[in-house]
This record gives sequence, C-alpha cells and structure tokens, in this order.
Amino acid sequence: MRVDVTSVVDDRGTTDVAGHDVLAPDCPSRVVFGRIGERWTMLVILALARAGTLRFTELKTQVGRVTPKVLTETLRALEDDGLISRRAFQDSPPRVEYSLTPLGESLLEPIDAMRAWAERHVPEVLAARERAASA
Amino acid sequence: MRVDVTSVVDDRGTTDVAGHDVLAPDCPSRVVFGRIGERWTMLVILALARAGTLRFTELKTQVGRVTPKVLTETLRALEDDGLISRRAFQDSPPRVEYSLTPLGESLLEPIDAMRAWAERHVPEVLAARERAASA
DNA sequence: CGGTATCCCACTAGATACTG
DNA sequence: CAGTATCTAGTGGGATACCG
Repeated sequence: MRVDVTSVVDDRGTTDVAGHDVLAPDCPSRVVFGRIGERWTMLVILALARAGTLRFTELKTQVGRVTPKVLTETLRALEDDGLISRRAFQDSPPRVEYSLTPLGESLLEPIDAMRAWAERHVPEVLAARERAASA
Repeated sequence: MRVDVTSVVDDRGTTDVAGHDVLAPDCPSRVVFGRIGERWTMLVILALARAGTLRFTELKTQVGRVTPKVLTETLRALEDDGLISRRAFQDSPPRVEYSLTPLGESLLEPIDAMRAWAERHVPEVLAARERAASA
C-alpha cells in the first residue's frame, strides 16, 4: 500500500492532538486498515490467536482454501509488520512454527470489536441488502 | 464479495454460541471486513461522522482524490448495506445530502477501536517494517 | 513439510469526457 | 451539482507444478 504525501493537513484543523487524521491521505491508520483489508490477514491472526502456535500446513487448513503462494505472502507481510513470528527448526522433514508476537496479540482487541459488531449487526446489513436488491 | 458455503462448521467445535466462526468461509464477519477493506469506505464513514451531513461534492473533497465514479459506487454500496442514507431534494441545481444511519453510527465504535490501535502502535509497525526492509 | 516458480484472470479503481 | 459512461491499467489473488 503506497499513498502520496501531499496535503497531509488541511486548513480546518481536523488533525487530532497526536497529529493524526484518518482523512489525510497518509494517515498511519491506513497502514492498519490496509492490512485488515487483505483477504487472509484476519483469518491468520485469528487462527493463531485460537491455536497459539501453528505450522504452515496447519495454518493452511485452518484458514480455508488459501493457496500456498498467497499464504506465504500473507505470512511474510505480517512478519515484516512485527505481528507474527516465524521459527524455523533445522529438522528433516522441515518444521516451521508461527505464532503471534505481543504486538500481534494487542491487535486482537480491535479485531474482536469488529467481529462483535459484525455478529450483532450483520443480520441488519443483510436485510438492508436484500431490500436494496429487490428494489 | 461472494464466498462459498461449504464446511461452515468443522469437527473441533470452533463455532461460538451464536453459530459464528470467523474461520468459516462464509462467516458473516467477512461481510464487514470486506467492506472495511474497500478503499474509500472508512473515509466516507469517518467524514460523515465528523460532519454529520455532507453533499456529494463536499464528500469528494473531504475524502481525498476519489473520482466521482468510485465515490458513487462506494456510496451506493454503503447505502445498500443500510449504513448511510441519501436524501435527494428536487432543487435546481440538484441537491443531495448524505448522512450516517443509526446502524452506520454504531460502526463508529469498532472503527475507533481500530484507529486507536493504529495511532498507538503504528510506530512499532513501521519500525518493524524498516528492520525487515534493511535485512 | 514448507515452501518457490510461473502463468493467468478478475476485479478494483483511476482517467477522462459528458449530461439532466 | 451530482452524477453517468467508457475505457484502461494495476494488482491482489488463484491454479498448477515443482523443489530442497
């Protein structure tokens, strides 16, 4: 995710005390929302939260029908972000274990807020969609 | 966003009391995460939350460099989901006002949880990324 | 087992121009 | 003002095959 850097602050004082403004093109918040938006990110984090530690193949089956290529990309991205850690053992056959870092665990709180909202309100959303579809 | 419907429940009892399982391919939570992931959704919601009511062009300037086509798509999707409401007046020149529905307002809570996390932890994420980049 | 290496497609979203 | 209409490009993600 690459964003441009012009007009970070407008002239209406919409930035908050910490200097953040979600409506600014380069607000750090977008880093998070960008990751969240990626198709398998949440599932990987939630699977690891649930299991503690998982190997590549375990993760693959937990998460659904993700292809190895995409799962690898997802894992690398999350590792680069410091959200998960990867431990490779020098065994034969190979053995690699993934788990959440403390930073990754701290993400669970907002994620669960989202999930809680979804579980509570998704029926309303689906009902609204059906109304819209049959209009 | 369309997902398939097989293997909703696995054999390890991972669904919760309400019958939801984020790791299931068709969990309703994905509806939410799908929307969140779309590029302009959050920005529109936050702009409306901040301003209360906005017209099309106001929304356009608030939100950044979105094209009219994409903004329209975003607004329709959000309207179909019951998150925003659109009121058109029969004036000339035309006048249309967008605002959050109560459902849309209820989404602000989890959104802010995410934003709060982002503002608190994004420096760590960025630091991790730099470490990864120079490795 | 834990990935890479290729190839490929759908789909998001941008640019641009036009209209009731 | 508030959009629609086209056309196009970039890329996230999938399928498949192969490797140390």
